[in-house]
Amino acid sequence: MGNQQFKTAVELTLKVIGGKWKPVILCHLTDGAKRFSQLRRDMPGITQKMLTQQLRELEEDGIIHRKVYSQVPPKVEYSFTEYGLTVRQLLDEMADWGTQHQQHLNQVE
Amino acid sequence: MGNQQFKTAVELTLKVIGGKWKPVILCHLTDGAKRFSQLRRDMPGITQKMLTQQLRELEEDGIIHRKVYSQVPPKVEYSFTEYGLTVRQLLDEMADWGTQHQQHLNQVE
DNA sequence: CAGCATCCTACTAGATACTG
DNA sequence: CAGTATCTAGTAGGATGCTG
Repeated sequence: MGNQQFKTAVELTLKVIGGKWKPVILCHLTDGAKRFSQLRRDMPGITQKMLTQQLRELEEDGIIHRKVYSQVPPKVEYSFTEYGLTVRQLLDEMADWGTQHQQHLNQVE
Repeated sequence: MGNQQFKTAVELTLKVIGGKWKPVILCHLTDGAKRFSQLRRDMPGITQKMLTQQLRELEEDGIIHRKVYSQVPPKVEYSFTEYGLTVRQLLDEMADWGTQHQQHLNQVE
């Protein structure tokens, strides 16, 4: 415990699915494949730059797949890769803890 | 899925145990209670300001307990609260995923 | 020893304009 | 539609000095 391996493993996980936007993006992709424009509509707070940036990182980490339809106007769809599905379990557990914590906070008040 | 409740729950979780330092601090506290100075030694990269700040936030969120010994020189020990132990499970799972992901990355190379 | 206060920097994120 | 490029603003985090 308290060892280097454990610590860096957690840090790696947070690097891949942590941060301000990635969890939110991944949540919206649990519905299935979505277009870039649809994701923008789903997340009014995010800028197009941030959305692009975060999607690219998730793609590079092998979590999501970017499917480009060669047509005009352009159409790009994002979806979980098979490998990416392994983080959904983790996201669920993080959501569970968050929900319980919210109730915990309500009790304290 | 993709709903507001799920999304905010994950965000709440990351607010409590996410970020650059909190996971690391919590890892080091899995050994048991530790003094402030011990934690500093365990984490050469962290500044005293950051350590104090993050410990305070973890304390406010009920994850850790701050025990002050009224003596000179001062002695302060930090440890998991009973409630805080619920995040250890989650940290373990995050570490598991991170470890698997590391192996996944090695295979790709 | 365990901090607080202050100042400062570097990076993250947002705004805006433009393009295949 | 789905981006890229550039510039700016905000904030997380760091350095330093002081104190009960």
